[in-house]
Amino acid sequence: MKRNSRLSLALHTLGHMASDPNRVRTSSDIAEHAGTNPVVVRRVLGKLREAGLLTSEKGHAGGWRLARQPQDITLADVYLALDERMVATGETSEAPACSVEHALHKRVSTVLEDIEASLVKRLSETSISEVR
Amino acid sequence: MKRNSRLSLALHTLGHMASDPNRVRTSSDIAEHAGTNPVVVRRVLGKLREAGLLTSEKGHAGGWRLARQPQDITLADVYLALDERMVATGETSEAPACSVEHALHKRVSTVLEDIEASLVKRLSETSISEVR
DNA sequence: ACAAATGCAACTGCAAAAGTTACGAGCAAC
DNA sequence: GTTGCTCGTAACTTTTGCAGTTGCATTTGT
Ligand code: FES
Ligand code: FES
Repeated sequence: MKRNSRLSLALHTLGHMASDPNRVRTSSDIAEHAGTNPVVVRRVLGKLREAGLLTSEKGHAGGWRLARQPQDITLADVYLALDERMVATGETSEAPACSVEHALHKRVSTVLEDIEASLVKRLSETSISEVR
Repeated sequence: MKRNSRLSLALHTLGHMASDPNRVRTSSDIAEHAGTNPVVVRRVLGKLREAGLLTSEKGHAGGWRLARQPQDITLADVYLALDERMVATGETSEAPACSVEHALHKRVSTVLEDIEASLVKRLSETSISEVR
C-alpha cells in the first residue's frame, strides 16, 4: 500500500461506519472491503479503540462499532489516535552540542510544532459524518 | 540515520557554510563532519546544486561553495530543493470511484496542501545565516 | 460442544533509503 | 603531460520500517 496506509484505512472505514452506525462490522468484512488483511485491520482499529472512538466485541456476533455519534468524531481524533505524527519530529534525543545544530533544531522544531498544531486544528473542523 | 536525514544533512551543512562562505569544502570533509559518506553528501548537495543554491567544482582545489549570499538562502529553498514533501501526498493516482473515498480524499488533500503551503511559508522566513 | 469473532505474538516478504564500492571525467599543480 | 585530487554516476549491499501472514488463546452466541 502507500505511505499513509493506516490513516487511509482508518478514515475510509470510519467514513463507511458513519453512514450506517448501527451495523456491526467484522475485521474480515472491513479487510475485504479495503483490500487488506483482517489482522492489519484489527491493529489499526485497535488504536482507535484505545482512543475511545470504537468499541469491539468478541464472540459469535461480535465486531466493530462506533463508540460515539459520527458527528462527534473528527478527522483529528482519528489522526491523533494513530499517533504517527506527519510533521513534528518529536523527541529526537540528539545531543544539541554545537551551536549550528542547536540553533537549527530550535528553529525547525518550533516551525514543525506550529505546523503540526495547525494541521490538527484543521482536521478537527471536519467530522467523519461529513465524508461519507 | 533517522527519518529526515537528507534535510538534516543539507541544513546542517549549509548552516556551517553560511558562517564561513569563502571556504571551499570537499564532500569528504562534509561527510566526516556529518558522520556519513562522501557519496551520500554528493547526492544530497547535488540536489541543492540543481536548485541553484550551491556550486561545485571538480579537480584539485575543487569542492562545494554557496551560490548566493547566505541571507538569500532560506530554509524553504533547501526544503523545496530536496523535493521530499513532508505532508502533501501529491499525485496519488487512486481511482476516486466511490463517494466516501472521493469526499475523504478531497477534504484531506485540501487540508494537506494548505498545511504544506504554510510550512513552506514559515520556512521561508528564516535564512541559513540565522542558524549558525 | 461448536462456530465465529477479537487479541496478540511471532514470523515472513518487500520496498525504500542509507551506505558502500568502483570507475570515469575534469581541473590544478608540478 | 603526468600526477593527484575532486566531483558525477552507476551498481551493488545493508539496514529498516511496515504490510502481510500464520498460529493460537480467549470470548461469546447458538
Ligand atoms: S558539528 Fe555541531 S553543528 Fe556541525
Ligand atoms: S469502497 Fe469504501 S469508499 Fe469506495
